Parts: sequence; structure tokens; C-alpha cells
Amino acid sequence: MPPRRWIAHLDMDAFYASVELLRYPELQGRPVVIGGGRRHQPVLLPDGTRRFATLDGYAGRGVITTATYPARDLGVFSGMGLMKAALRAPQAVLLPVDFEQYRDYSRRFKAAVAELAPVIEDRGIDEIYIDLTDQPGAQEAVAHDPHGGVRALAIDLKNNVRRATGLSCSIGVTPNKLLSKIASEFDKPDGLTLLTLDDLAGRIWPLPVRCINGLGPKAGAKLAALGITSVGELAQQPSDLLVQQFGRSYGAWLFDAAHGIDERPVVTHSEPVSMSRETTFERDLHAQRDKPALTALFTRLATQVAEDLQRKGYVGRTIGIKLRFEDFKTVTRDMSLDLPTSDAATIRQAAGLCLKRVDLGRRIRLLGVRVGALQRAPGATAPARRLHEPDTLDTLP
DNA sequence: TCTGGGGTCCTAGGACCC
DNA sequence: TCTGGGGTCCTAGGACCC
Repeated sequence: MPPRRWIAHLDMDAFYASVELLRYPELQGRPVVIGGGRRHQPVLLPDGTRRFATLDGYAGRGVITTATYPARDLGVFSGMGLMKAALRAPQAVLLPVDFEQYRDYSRRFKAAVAELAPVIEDRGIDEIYIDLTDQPGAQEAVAHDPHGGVRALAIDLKNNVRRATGLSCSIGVTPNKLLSKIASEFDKPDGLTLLTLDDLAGRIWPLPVRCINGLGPKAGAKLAALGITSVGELAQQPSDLLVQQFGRSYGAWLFDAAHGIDERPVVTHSEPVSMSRETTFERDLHAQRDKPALTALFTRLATQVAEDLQRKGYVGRTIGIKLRFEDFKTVTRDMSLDLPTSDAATIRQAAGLCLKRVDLGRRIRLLGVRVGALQRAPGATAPARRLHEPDTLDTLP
């Protein structure tokens, strides 16, 4: 019995770093991390070679967004602070983030997939789900391989992505999104893993619970405290116990996930719900002493969100702010307007009212402005692309 | 030597309305 | 003095993801 659906999860391998290696092929095989600000651009020397910054002695608040595989071998990973990474891998090359370029490669790899299989769900800059169920040949068996048809399709996708971008990706193909997301990690980089529900006990149950997309650090720690560390152990728990521990909704979802059950469709179109801009300061700012700087930053953030809304053709009715204090505590305030807007001055004024509702005793490390409850702006042209591409500023594994 | 920026979804209490 | 139930909107916080 072939599975009812064939869903692929395609994940670009070390995406930002791999794009940079296309530009700087001499870094091939070396530990490289992407992150931080503009300050560490490579310098072209008179003899034509380039001089790269290394992590050694890095000072600042940045984090690693992507690390090459040789860098990961040195114990540095996405999300790690650059100063901590510098202690572990001082010799690693440090490159600044170049979103323009990553977005360009993102469009290219998605177009390459769409040429062959059009039912695509965008999951950010470097990964997608693809519904292969109705692709010609997907259900066909090939000699000695009952799933040879869908395997051949996945190989075609990988080849087309490489032809269009020069980059490798990893694909998992299974009956649903949950399992495909896990399977795409199995054989990285340049991997291809095909699983059916028959593989659940053998391939999925031995894995740690944290491999389940949607089961984060909090739920993972709570399960660990209950003595549950593997997906198999999670699958042994009665549904009642999980519901009692995690609530009706999340508990039932945990139970299904552990049993490989996931009926979510591949969603080919979505509308944005909110847009925001935020910034972490180089040093923590004081509400009174640094008032001029804070005011100017606040206005800039409001203006940037307004420009983002206008460029993409949206207006929003809920204006909000976000502050993070020196102790990393985060607060938000928002308010709803009578009419949706994308006007910078209106957003700035409403955000200012929100700010008045916050106790500004502690020093501030982050400030953000958000517009939610979005609608398409009246008279805005239809979106150019079928896929809504979120302006994801980063990708963590 | 702490921890970026941009998102989505869920929960929960209170207001307000029928 | 006491006693409803349901629905929606608003706001704040938090978990989680890329």
C-alpha cells in the first residue's frame, strides 16, 4: 500500500555560508561563520587575494547565523554569541550577513523547484515543503524500489536546484510534513531520505524528542523531567497523561507527533499578519540619559516599518512596541487604531503612546516597532508572486 | 563572555454586547 | 441579598520557528 500523500521537505545546506563560499571559493573547506555587523568585510589586497577577518578577539553583541560544517566541527553553531564562538574557534573566518544576496539565491532555488513541482509552501529563506502526491510518476514503483518514482522526482529536484544555484540541499520525503522535516536532517548535507510509516519505530523513535518541529526547549525540559527523552518514550505515554501535563491541545498534538500523525496540508499561499522592525543597541541605553538617541531610533524604526508596509502594499490597525531590558526581560505594549494605516507619523505617534505605558527604570537593550492586524492597502497592486516570502532576517536550524 | 531580527500561533483575563 | 451564558475584541506574554 503506497502512502496516501508524498510530502517533501527541502532544506538548503548551511545556506548563508554556502552562498558566501560561491563568492569566496578560496574559503572552501575552512571553518567560516556568518554573523555580526558591517565592520568585518573582506579586503581585496594588491596581489589579488583577499584578507578575511577571523573570530579572534571579536567584541560585540552579534550571534552566528550560519556556520560551515568545518566550523561546526569546532563546536560553534547557529545562535551562539560571536564572543563565545571566538573562544572556541578563534581561527574561523567571520563574514558579515548579506541578505540581499541570500534572498536572490532563495528566489532562484524556489523557482528551480517550482519548474518541476509547483505545490510549494514557503517556510522562510532556506526551506520549503513540496506536495509531490499528484506529480506524474510519484506513485510508480521501479525495479527493486517500490517508491522509485518519488525518489526519482526528489533527485530531479536536487539536480535542478544545483543547476540553478550551484548549491546543495537535503530532502526528506515521507507521508507528511512532520516526518519529512525530520527526515531531511538524516543525511545532511546533500542528503535524500525517503521514509514511510513503516520506518517510524526503527528510524524516528530512537531520536530525541527535540527533533520534533514545534517541540522546543521548554517542552523538551519538561519531558526530560518526566523521564521522557526519546520520541519512542513519548509514544509510549498514554494520551491522557500528556493532556494532563501539557493541556488538551498541546498534549494531543504531542501524542500524534510521536506516532507520526500529521494531516496538515501544504499551504501554497499566506498573507502576512504583522510586520516589525527592531534593533539591539551596541550598549544598553538609559531612558533619560540617552533620550535623544532613543527618540531618533524610535522614529527610524517607525519609518522603516511604514516603508515596509507601503512597499509591500499593506496597512495595519494594531500598533505595538517591544522593549528588552538589560536583564533580558521583554515587554510589549500595543493599541488598536480606528482605521488601518501605513503612515509613518501615525505609527510613530501611536508607538509613542504605547511607550508611555512602560516603566523605563531599567536600562534598555532592544527597541522594536510592530504593526499588526494587516490588510491589503486599498488600491495596492496584487502580490507579484504566488508565494508570500517573509523577510526572514535569519535562519536557525 | 550571555543571548539578532523577523515572524506565527496560542492562552488568558477583562470589556462589552446580546 | 442572589443569579445566566455565549461571542468577540483588546491586550500582554510566551513558546516556538527560520
